[in-house]
Amino acid sequence: MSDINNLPTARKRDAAATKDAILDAARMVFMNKGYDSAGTREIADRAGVNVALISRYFGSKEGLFKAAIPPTMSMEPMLIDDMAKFGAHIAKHFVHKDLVCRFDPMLALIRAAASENATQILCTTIEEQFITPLANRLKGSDAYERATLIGAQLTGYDLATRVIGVNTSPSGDKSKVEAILAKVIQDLVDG
Amino acid sequence: MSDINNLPTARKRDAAATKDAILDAARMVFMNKGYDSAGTREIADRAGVNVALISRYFGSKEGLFKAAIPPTMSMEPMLIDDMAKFGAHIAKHFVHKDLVCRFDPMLALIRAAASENATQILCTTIEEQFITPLANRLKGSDAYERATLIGAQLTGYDLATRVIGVNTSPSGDKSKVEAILAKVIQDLVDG
DNA sequence: TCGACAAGTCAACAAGTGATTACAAAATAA
DNA sequence: TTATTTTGTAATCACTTGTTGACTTGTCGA
Repeated sequence: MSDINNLPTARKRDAAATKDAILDAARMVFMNKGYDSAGTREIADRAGVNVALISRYFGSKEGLFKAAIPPTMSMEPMLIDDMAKFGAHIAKHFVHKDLVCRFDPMLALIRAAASENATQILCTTIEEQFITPLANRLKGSDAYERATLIGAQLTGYDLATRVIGVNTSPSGDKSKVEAILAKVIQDLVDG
Repeated sequence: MSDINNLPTARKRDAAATKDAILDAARMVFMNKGYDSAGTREIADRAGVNVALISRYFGSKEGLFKAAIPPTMSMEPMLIDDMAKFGAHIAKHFVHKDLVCRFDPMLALIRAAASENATQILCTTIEEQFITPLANRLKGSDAYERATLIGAQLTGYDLATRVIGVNTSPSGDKSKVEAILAKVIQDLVDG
């Protein structure tokens, strides 16, 4: 239960709510630490719950990962109607990302990349939810290849800026990177 | 010592050679598993050497990582004289990468992304060895930003193809991706 | 009110981690 | 030969890991 301290507010004895709390905590910890480095005890603590409940409700750490990550990997929200503005839209989205607290599938993916366990689980998901839907929106030839490279550009950007900690714009003006990124992506969209 | 089995051939009693063998093994294991998931015992086995020697020669796992990875992170070999052909050059390099055995700094970087320990060590290195030298070669404005995005594109490509296992060219024809990637990179080079 | 059952906690497990040690064996150099 | 360096063995340390079985506690219907 929540002590003197922070996040998890007191819950009634509600198995469904507890499961959700565990899933939320799992998403955050998996995103920030990757699969291997994420500890069940940390997840449980964050959810304000005892470790044993993870085993009870999800069978294992792997079961928890399967339950927590894949459904949230969708890229659909990023797809807009007017693909002529896709580059600008997506660049803005990525460059001005809110770094705190919100679960980010991209980051989760990158952080999970060290674990064979996790990548196998993510492999099909990323293709189904990420690349294919985007490729279906692209006109012209080699749509699949272009969609892959768009994903690669965005993932790489996240990896550089949010994981490695590279400062993309030493001048402090993010609009430059945003503009360049927008153009690169849009060029890939237009083919 | 090497048994009936594989890789490490018998070595004379040469401390320097043994250190190198450990370093080589470390590079491979760190690249394939990431920092956290790499075990010292596995590294020692792969080097055909006892675990205790890692402590003796490098002090700790972290010491071993520092000794093994950063000096190999250089991007210099990828930089060519004629930057007008940089896109084509780099695309070919990445698309037709030899997947087996050779140590790949990019892959090591991606795999290390899950570990805070490793990323801190890599953070400065990646900027000094990877982005800055490339930016210095770029003419025009926003060179640094463009260099970062080039790195991001390439890293993302590796992440997608070699870690996640996305098939970039279902048709089997790699030349398409290569061409698109070349164009994207070259556009970033030209500004 | 009271029991039954679900929800949640607790303590301990077995296995594995990285680091370090003392000691023996082997190879090399003097 | 002897002396020295290099390596292997094996054990220990203090920890962390995921998981489990037995326990307690809350909640709700009869």
